[in-house]
Amino acid sequence: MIDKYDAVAIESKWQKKWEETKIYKVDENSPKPKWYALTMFPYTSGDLHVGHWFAMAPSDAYARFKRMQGYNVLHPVGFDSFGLPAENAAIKRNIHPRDWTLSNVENMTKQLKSMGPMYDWDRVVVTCLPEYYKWTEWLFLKLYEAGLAYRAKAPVNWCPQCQAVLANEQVEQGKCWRCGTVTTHRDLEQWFFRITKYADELMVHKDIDWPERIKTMQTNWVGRSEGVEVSFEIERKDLDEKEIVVYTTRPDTIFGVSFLVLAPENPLVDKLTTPEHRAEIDAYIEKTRKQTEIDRLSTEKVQDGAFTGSYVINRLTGEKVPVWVADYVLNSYGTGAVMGVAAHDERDWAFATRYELPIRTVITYDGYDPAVKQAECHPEPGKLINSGKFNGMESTSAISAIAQYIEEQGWGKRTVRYKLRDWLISRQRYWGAPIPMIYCEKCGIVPVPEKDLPVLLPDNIEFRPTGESPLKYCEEFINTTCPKCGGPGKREIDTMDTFMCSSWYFLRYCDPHNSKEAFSKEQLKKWMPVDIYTGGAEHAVMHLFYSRFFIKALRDMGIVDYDEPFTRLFNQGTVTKDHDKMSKSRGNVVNPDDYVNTIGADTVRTYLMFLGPWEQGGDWDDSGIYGLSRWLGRIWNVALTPYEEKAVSKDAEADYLRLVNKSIAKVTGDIDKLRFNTAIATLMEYTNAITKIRDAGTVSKSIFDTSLRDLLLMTAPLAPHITEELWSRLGYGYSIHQQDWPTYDAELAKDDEIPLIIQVNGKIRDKIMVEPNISEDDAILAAEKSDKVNTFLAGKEIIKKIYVPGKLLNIVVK
RNA sequence: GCCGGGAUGGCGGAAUAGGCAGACGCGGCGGUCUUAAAAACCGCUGAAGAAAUUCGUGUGGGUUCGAUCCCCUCUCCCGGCACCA
Repeated sequence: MIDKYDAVAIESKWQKKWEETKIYKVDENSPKPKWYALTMFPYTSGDLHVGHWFAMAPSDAYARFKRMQGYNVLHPVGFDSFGLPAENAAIKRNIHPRDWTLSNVENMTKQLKSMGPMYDWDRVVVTCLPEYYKWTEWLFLKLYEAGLAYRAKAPVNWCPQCQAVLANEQVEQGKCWRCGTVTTHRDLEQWFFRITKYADELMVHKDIDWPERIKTMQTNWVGRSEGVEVSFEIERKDLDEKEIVVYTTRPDTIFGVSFLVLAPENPLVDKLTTPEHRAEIDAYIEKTRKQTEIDRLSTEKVQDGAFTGSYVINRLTGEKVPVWVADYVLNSYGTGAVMGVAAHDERDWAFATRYELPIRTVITYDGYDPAVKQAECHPEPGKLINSGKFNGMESTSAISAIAQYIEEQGWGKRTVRYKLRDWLISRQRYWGAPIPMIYCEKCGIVPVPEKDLPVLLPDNIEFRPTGESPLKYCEEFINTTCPKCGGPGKREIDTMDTFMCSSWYFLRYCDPHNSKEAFSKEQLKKWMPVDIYTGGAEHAVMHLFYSRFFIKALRDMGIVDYDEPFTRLFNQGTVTKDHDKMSKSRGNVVNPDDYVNTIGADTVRTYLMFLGPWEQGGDWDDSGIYGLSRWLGRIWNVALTPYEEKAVSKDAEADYLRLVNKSIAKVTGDIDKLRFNTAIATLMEYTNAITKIRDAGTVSKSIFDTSLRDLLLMTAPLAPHITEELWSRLGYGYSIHQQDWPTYDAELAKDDEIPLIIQVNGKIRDKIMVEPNISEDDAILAAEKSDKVNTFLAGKEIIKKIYVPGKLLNIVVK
């Protein structure tokens, strides 16, 4: 009598043994080829939820698979642990953010260990510890030295809830990415990283295997556009400014300009406003200032604006056009001024219609009739009219022709614009890496010398948010001496955006204990770039984008010699409950611990992988999980039941070996493609087959034993505990996780007979067993022997026969 | 509005260089075991039909000997972007 499969007992036993014997310790001197399997590290939010498991369990299985395939695998783990959630939670509970965060690290470590992953726990990286953030500060200094970090006053996104600024990437549809509060703008002096320097390079994803979706999102985020800056002469001569420069991608429509529009924040507005229009303009500006980003960007909103009273001259036509102010023009893009061509631009059309500004057609369109007033906007290309010497030209070619003409006349120049803005990294909060900069009255901004790093976060501090950094009130922190002149200096009080910490953690994983450098060149060379990076898609224009920027910057500093950090990117889907996103407010959060503590981690792991394709995610269903538990139970039973040969036959052995070898090929291919669901389906079929063979006893004991061994080996990456237990009970040496992945014999996998499908007029009428390489003539002969087929051929004329070798024969009749 | 992805049994999903639709699992039904139940195991399970057979991969059309797969149309769902001139 075999004992019952007791997952919980087995799992804790092996987790302990793995830790004691350090079988997952990374060997830096291994001669095997390296494989860097990276999973996005978790934020120290408190508890590990089922979403973490969905991210971690399959990636762990894949790393284990690679290890069994002979790679020296680096599959590290760490904790993203600076940032606002920790600070907010600490305020709520009245404890220090450090204590809160570190207790979460401890708790999450325990939870992660219960999953049975192959992490090397000696290489854990925690971003909020000085041994890590010392090097975050160092990287800031390197970027500063390279001219990629600068301080500037600019209108920045402000979250009133978080009491801190946000980078553009962190504002989603006018709301804070973290708390969903509608953001506002503030003019503040802040630190920026010059990510725009790499705009062109960040747009392209050369030689990397990333999902199309993420690449498109990043490319759109950079938002490159080619256009022309054209100047319009200001009619009034009483101003210092003589012209207004606009940016346009449609110079082909320039003969149709009937007004100009300035953004409300454009400094020219004040100067161009005439006394008669002063009151109206001021009222309009005041109104737009009060608007939130949401209102301003709303597509439902009517286009509104106000007339400045001033005019400019369109140099191409010599015409005088009015200058308006409207908030549909953004000051942060282009020149903060656009030309209004109502006939061929939707927004200009709406604006002109509202204020009854002239509409002039300069491109013909379907149904164009000069005698009839244009009834709707036509932005599509066509032939030019009313455009002087460019009349008759196709608008597509007129774009460059007119651009060239403008350049020749000295009225403007062709230029490239991007939507991408520099990355704002200052945060007015406590729980982040200090920005290692000192302000000296005599010397100005002075970087902290490398030898003085890290600038430590003071412990004893009141960190309630006030809109200013809490560090401002910490005398012992703020007061220092200027490294240059030795006089009194004051430290930078803002801390860095947490995305700064997570933009390089994968480099630290390569050399986590280095106390002399952020990482050694040798270790970086050994492991980087990352072979496969798995995680959620929500970081498309944040973390993934910033990390690419970092690598490009480090490359230009000569620190690394490749262009991209992540060779392959894979985004897993999300796990839902009853097809809803899991959330505390819905009360539908699945706690993995409940299942791990009852039916076991192996079941939870395999269930999550069986749920559906990894990239699609899936719906957690309590009853579905027992299917996996049963499957593991069947493996348990088949492995521990003694095998008896009963009626061994060569035919049965050949059939069985065919199935075994086919299965090995299929499972290997599926796991390699991260298709765990079909890999498990195949292993289930394999299990069913081996169970039947055990009962029938029709193969030799050695064939049975080898097939059982292969089943355990292939299941090992997915369910590491039960397979280790069975491996040990069957008398194989410790550990199954240090074995080679099984190989298959293509000869043995070959079929000796295949079903040939016989169709009549494309409908299946019979299936006959034939040898795999049967000729067309023999196939036809065989088909003619089938009564089923003949029924459908009777009295019909055969028109043609289509034969697909090894698959089917289709007889077309009339 | 624009871009991207998707729609297959009661459910999650298999299967596409165009060639057996529904693998595998869940659920359901029936059975074995049991005093009984649970668990476990075995069998059946797309629809209609007594059967032969017919119908069936969101809608309508097309290409083809043959379409879940390719082309066009429409509907719905999910994700992203959204006044970028």
